Amino acid sequence: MPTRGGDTRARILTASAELFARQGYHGTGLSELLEAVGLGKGGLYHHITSKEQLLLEIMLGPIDRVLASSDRILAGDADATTKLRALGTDLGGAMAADLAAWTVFLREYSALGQTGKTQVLQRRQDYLDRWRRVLTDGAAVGEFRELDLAFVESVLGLFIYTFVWDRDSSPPEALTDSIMGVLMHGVCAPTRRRGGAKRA
Amino acid sequence: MPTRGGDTRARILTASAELFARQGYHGTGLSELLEAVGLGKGGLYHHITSKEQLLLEIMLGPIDRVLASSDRILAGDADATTKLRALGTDLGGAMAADLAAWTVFLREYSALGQTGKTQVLQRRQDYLDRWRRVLTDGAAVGEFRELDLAFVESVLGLFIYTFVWDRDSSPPEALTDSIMGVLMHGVCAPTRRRGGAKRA
DNA sequence: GCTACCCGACCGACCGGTCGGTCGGTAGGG
DNA sequence: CCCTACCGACCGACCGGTCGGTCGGGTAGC
Repeated sequence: MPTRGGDTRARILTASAELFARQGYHGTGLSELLEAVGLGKGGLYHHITSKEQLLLEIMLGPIDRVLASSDRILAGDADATTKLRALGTDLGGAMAADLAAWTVFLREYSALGQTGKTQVLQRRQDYLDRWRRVLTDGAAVGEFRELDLAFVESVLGLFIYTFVWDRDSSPPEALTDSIMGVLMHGVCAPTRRRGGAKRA
Repeated sequence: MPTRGGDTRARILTASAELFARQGYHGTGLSELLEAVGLGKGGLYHHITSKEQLLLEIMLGPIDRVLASSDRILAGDADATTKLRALGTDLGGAMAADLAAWTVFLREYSALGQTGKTQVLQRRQDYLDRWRRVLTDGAAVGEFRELDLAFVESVLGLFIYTFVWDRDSSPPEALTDSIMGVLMHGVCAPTRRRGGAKRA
């Protein structure tokens, strides 16, 4: 069965994402890629232009998807709390659905060339700006505390590390809930002003 | 000035940590290492046994340090809130002091051989167990909420990603405060039961 | 004080192997 | 007859690692 349509390319993308996630970009040789995809060198290079271009494609996929859905979320007229929860649910779902590519996205930034870095960095900033916007909007109307938003830099890391290291023991929804629970309310017991002193 | 004592080895450690952090382990060749350290191949291999062993050493350094200080923190008789804050401050300080090695620790797990993986994994679990213990102890006495602790898997990622991506714009103490603020209290405005409904 | 020797630090040519990538070719459906 | 999909021999560069050797300070013998 020759000519199976354009799905050879998709097979290349998913197989290489998995390999890159497991062994790293530089740690994965063409030969392993070839075996996983079931092609010879010539066949592979018929579909891709270079290994690095392949990496870039793997990394842009997931971020572009959440970027698109975050726009949809921000466009709605829900309150900030609801939007924040939606961002989290969406991000958790996206990671669960495409864990390998996300792992690559988070680990292999430094393996990109200069133009690739610029593109990924731009997407990253755009996406985190969505989170920042919801957070500052929510703070403006009193839904959220006034926050130093430095921690937003790690939202992606926060999610992906939980997913990567805990993947087998909990369903993705539980992981997302765990993360969002802390993000929304922290670990401290609510209200109950303990002692009051303690300062600092 | 020949024979400068054992500091050549230290120079190798810090230089390679920086290189591995910037370009990845597999992305860094011996030749770059050589140039950074200012040695020839023979000289380098006089001090190390293999590149992979060097990687392992870089990765065990930081985790062993916070592991040791976390023991000191847990041994005290402060309340859970204070201990948690101490863990965060200690971790943030350790990362700020040794950012390169921490970056390697978080990114290059997959470049390790089997025995290296086992050692690092063990340390990682030990350390996160300290956090879990403080969290569950605090929950038992009512200082903290009852929590699904899945998110603890990402405490290391949470910190390091903030530090790596935000390193130049804020001092380390501010980053730690930002992270610990969210970790302790979340983003939601305190007390004030807004609407009450909203369920979810 | 001088010589003889030793040893640790370091050098760089060299090893086999693997890297990412190219290219001339071909099978087969339109 | 051409075009898409694919093959695998082959390329030079570079990989991590080894090895025979150099060099200079420390020290023991006299």
